[in-house]
Amino acid sequence: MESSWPENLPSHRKKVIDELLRGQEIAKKLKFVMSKSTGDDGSMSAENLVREIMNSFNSTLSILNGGGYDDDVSQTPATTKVCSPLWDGRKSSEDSGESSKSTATVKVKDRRGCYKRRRSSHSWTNETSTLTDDGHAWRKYGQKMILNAKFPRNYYRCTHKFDQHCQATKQVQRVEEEPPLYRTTYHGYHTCKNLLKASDQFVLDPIDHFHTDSSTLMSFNNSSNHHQMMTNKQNHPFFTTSFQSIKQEYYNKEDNDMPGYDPTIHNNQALSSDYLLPTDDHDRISTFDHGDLISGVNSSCTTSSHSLDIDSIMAESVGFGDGGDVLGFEFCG
DNA sequence: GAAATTTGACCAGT
DNA sequence: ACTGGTCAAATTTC
Repeated sequence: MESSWPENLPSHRKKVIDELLRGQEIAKKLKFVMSKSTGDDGSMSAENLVREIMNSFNSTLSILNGGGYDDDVSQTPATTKVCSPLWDGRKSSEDSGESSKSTATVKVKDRRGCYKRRRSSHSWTNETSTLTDDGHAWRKYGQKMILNAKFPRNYYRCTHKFDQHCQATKQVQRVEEEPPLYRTTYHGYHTCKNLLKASDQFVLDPIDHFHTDSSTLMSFNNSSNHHQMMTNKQNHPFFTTSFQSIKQEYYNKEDNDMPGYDPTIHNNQALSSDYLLPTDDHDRISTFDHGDLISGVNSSCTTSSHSLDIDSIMAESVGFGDGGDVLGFEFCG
C-alpha cells in the first residue's frame, strides 16, 4: 500500500539493487580472501568491518526489495477461515454431524489446506549445534519428512500469530546427527510484543558465544561494537545459539536452496532489515521513510549495527498499535 | 480445561 | 505427479 518507493522508479530501483548486489558480492569475496589469509584471531576486526559492510548491503537491499514486500502475507492468515463458501466454520458442522466418519471426511476435505503457499519471502537460515530458545514463543504446527533428508522438518509459527497477528514462522531441521546440527529457517518477522519472554532474558554475548558451545542464555557484553544495542528484545534468531552460520535469502530461485547453503555470512550477522520491515500490511514502520529511519538510528547510536537498534525500534513501533503517530519512539541514549 | 503437540489430509507450486 | 507448507482434529501435557 504505502510503498516508500514510488512506482515510477523501477529502473532506478533496479540500478540501485544491481549496484548493491555487486558491492555485496565484492564484500563477500573480500571476506573470503581475508578468512584465508589471516588467522582466526587476527581477522576479527577486519571481519567485523566486512560484516558490517555486508550488513549494510543486506539492509539496503531488503529495504529496496521491500517495496513490494509480500513476505508472509502470501500465506493466508488463519483468521480467514473461509475457504469454500460451503464451509461455515467447523463448529456448526461438528454440531450437526457428530454422526459419522464419512461426513467428517467430507468436512475435512472442504476445509484443509486452505492457504496460499508462500512464494517469495525473506528468509534466513541459522545453523546451530543445539536447539535453543531464541526468545520467542513458538508453536509447532507441523512436521514433515523432506526428500533426501534424514530427519523430519519441523514447522513452527509464532504463538502470537492469532492474538497479535504475528506472521513469523520458522522451520527447524536436523541436518546432522553427530555432531548434532540443526538448521533453522526463519520466515517473516515478529510483530508481536512477545511479552512473556522478551522482557527479562536473553542477552547475549556474541563473543562468549563462540567459546561456549551450548549456552542458550547468554549475557550481553557491550564491548562488542556489533551488538551493543541488543537489549530486551533479543529475538534475533541469529543470536541465539552457539556456533551458527546464517544466510539471508532473498528467494531468488537460483540461490535459495539449502544445499547451496552459503556459509559466507557467519555468525551474528544481524540482517537488520529483516526486522525493520513489516511483514504484513500493517504499515507500522512504513509510515517512516526508510532512509530516515536508518540514518537516524545510526547517527544516534554510534555504529552501523542498526540492526539491533532497529530491532528495538521495531519493538517500540509494534507497541504503537493504532498507527498514526509512529514517530514517538526514542533512540537509545 | 487450556495450551501445546502430533499427525494425516489438503492445496499450491513446480 | 511430486513435494513442501499448512491446516485442523485428535491426542497429550501442564
